[in-house]
Amino acid sequence: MRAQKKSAPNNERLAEIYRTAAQIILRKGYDATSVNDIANALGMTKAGLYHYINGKKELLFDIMNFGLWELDEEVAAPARAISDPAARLRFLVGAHARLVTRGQGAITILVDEVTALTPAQQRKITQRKRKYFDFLRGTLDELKAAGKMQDVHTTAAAFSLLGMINWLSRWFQQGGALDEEQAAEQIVRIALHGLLKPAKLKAVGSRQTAVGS
Amino acid sequence: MRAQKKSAPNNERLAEIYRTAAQIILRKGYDATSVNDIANALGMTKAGLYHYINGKKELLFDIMNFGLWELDEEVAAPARAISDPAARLRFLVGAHARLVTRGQGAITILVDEVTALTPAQQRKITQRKRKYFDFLRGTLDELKAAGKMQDVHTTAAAFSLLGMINWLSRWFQQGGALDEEQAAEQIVRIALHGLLKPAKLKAVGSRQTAVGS
DNA sequence: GTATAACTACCGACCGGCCGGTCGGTAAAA
DNA sequence: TTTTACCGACCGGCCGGTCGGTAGTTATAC
Repeated sequence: MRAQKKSAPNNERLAEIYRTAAQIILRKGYDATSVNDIANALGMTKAGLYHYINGKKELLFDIMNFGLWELDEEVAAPARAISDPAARLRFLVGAHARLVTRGQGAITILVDEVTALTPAQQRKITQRKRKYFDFLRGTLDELKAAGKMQDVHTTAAAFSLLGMINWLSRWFQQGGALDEEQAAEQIVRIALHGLLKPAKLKAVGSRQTAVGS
Repeated sequence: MRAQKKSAPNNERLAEIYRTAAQIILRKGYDATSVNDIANALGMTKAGLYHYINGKKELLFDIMNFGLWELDEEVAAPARAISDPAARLRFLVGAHARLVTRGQGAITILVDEVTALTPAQQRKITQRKRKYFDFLRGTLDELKAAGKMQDVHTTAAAFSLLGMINWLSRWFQQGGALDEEQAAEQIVRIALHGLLKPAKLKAVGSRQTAVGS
């Protein structure tokens, strides 16, 4: 049997289809996006597009898996190699945020549309998301065990992290006051140190450089 | 003999329609929700529902305005009465988060679906959202001017706050490990103090002043 | 006190249109 | 000759929305 689904030779065009579809769906939402919309954006007809895909749901499913694969490749996998939990957390947040601001990887956000999938597809996606979430929370647990964390619930903290990061896709825009790197750095700072200066303490040694405002 | 039910004038029923519709739309998304879905959930037919509403879009618009009104009543208005910016920020975050966890107010999240509206409606909603956002960021600006804030961009910070709070609706569930109040308190802590303990210094006495309400 | 007009709260049946999806091609490349 | 990459035409179904009712509840008129 030949690999029919995994990695086909017509990879190039298929990847372009995923990327284009992801952008449109990200902007308009899955249900509001018709297969025609996607086909037109690619300069083809709906029937032509169906040469590549097996259905609207399956397209969404594939895109989500692609997004999660990207997340694993660029964020989770490198993070696993970092043994210090504080450094790992910093990397996780920064790299994930960068993946979102860099736009292309905004695909990850599509994970929101999980309800549009069949139950079986939903289960698979949820499982993969869960694995990433557990990794993130595990890092927080390590930090807590080492006495390096504030007194907060690690599950709530992990979700809050994801909330901040995922929300980036709604407000970040190319050419705005912050570039991709700066925006990601802001998220890291807010997540790790919060908004307020620690109680009565002043300057802990080195002043950080401002980004703006 | 079962006139137990109060005669519901127009407003009562309309409010019920808004509440029911909001819950369904929140769960399934605007486009995936048909007018029939909403009507059935209310125990009527689509034609019957159209006796109360002028169209699907207008229903969404009304619900959004209701959500924003709630946000203003329960969060922004009381916050305006707090002069100390740190106390005000703490209240804003906590009250807004509580509005989300208490579920009913989750309506606010519908603001996401803004793209489904007509341009004119969109403008109005965006304007109201903008007003709230400016108030939030303004509080951060005050804090910064007073030297009480970490070195972060206030716009990015305000959006991150909203991200954390709005994300609550996706993971918080009644009967989970955290109750409504606890979840909101976690958000406040993470937002204000971050995840990591401040650098190398510890214990500055036990100043855990609980400002605000 | 009753006739009746006016109004409220719905419903069944229906409409045009777009949706996801199919099918039988075709034209060029391999 | 087969395969690849597409297209035009078409389909059943559900969508938002309309319309002409109707049963029940007041409001008014005598």
